[in-house]
Amino acid sequence: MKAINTILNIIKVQSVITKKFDGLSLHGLSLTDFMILHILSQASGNRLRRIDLAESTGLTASGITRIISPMEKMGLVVKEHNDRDARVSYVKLTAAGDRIFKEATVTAEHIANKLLDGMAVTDLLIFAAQLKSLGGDL
Amino acid sequence: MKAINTILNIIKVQSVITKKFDGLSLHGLSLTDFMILHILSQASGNRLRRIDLAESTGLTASGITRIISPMEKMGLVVKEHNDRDARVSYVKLTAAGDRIFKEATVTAEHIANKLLDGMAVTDLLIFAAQLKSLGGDL
DNA sequence: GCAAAATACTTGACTACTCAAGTATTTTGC
DNA sequence: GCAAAATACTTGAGTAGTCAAGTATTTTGC
Repeated sequence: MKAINTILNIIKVQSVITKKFDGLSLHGLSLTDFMILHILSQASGNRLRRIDLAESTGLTASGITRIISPMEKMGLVVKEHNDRDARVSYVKLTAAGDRIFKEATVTAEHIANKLLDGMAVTDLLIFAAQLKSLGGDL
Repeated sequence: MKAINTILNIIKVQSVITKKFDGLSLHGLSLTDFMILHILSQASGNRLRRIDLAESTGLTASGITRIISPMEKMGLVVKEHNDRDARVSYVKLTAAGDRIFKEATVTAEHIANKLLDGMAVTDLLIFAAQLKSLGGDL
C-alpha cells in the first residue's frame, strides 16, 4: 500500500463524513460550526483568540473571520477584546452557544458512533494517534 | 477518547493535508485533479463513468462535471460515449494526462511520505484499513 | 408495450472556504 | 527610543465544491 493511497483515502473519507453530518443542520449548524463550538467548549474560559482557533481547526485566519461572523449574529459566540494587545480579539462561547452545542452533540455523537461502529477499540486508539501525528490535534 | 474527537480530527487533518499538497500546482493540478487522475490510471481501460468517478472520489456527480470540464480543456482527459446507453459519458485518461500524472506522482509521493514519516508500518496498515471501513476505498 | 420510475448527467444559485494585500498594533534589536 | 519586522486580523476577488431542479434516456413491471 502506497502512502499516496492512504492520503487520498483521507481526502475521500472527509467528503463522505461531511455529507453524513448534514444532520447537524437540524440545529442550524454546519460541521465546521460544530467543530468550533467543540473547541471553544474545551478551551479555558470557553474562549480563544481567532488565530488559535485557526490553528486548532486547520483553517486560515481569514476562514475563521468569515465563519465566526454569522455565528456571532446567531448569538452562539461573542467577540471580546484584549486590554493588553489591541490586535487580538477573542471568540467566546455564549450560554446560548453552549446549550446549542450540547444539543447538537447528541446528534453528532450518534452519527460519529455509527461511522466508527465496528472499529475495534484498540484499532480506534491507533487510528486516533495516527491522526494526531498528522497534525490532527484538536 | 470520544468518537466525535476522532471524526473532527479527520476533518482537521484534511485541511492540513490539502494545504501541504499545494506543491501539485507546479504541475497545474489541484489535489482533487490528482486524485481523479490516480483513480483513472488504475481503472480498466483508463476510463470510468462520471457517476463512478463521483462514487470513487466521494464527490457528487455535479462536482465531477465541474472539475472534469477544465481537465478536458487541458487535455488530461477526454469524453467518450457509450453506444448502448446514451445517458452515460465516460471520462478517459489521455496519454498526455498519464504523462502529467506520472510526473505529479513524484511530487505527490514525496509529500505523502513526508507526511506519513514516522508512522510504524503496522500502524500504517491499520490506519489504512480503518480509512477503508469509513468509506475510503479508492 | 407503455406509463411510471429510475438513472446519468448538467446547470443556476449558493456556501465555504482560499490567497494576497491591506490596516492596525506590538515586539525586536541596535 | 525608534525604525523595521512581526503579529492579529479583515477584506476583495476567486475557486471548489454543494444542493435542487431540469433534461434526456433507459429500465421496470403490469
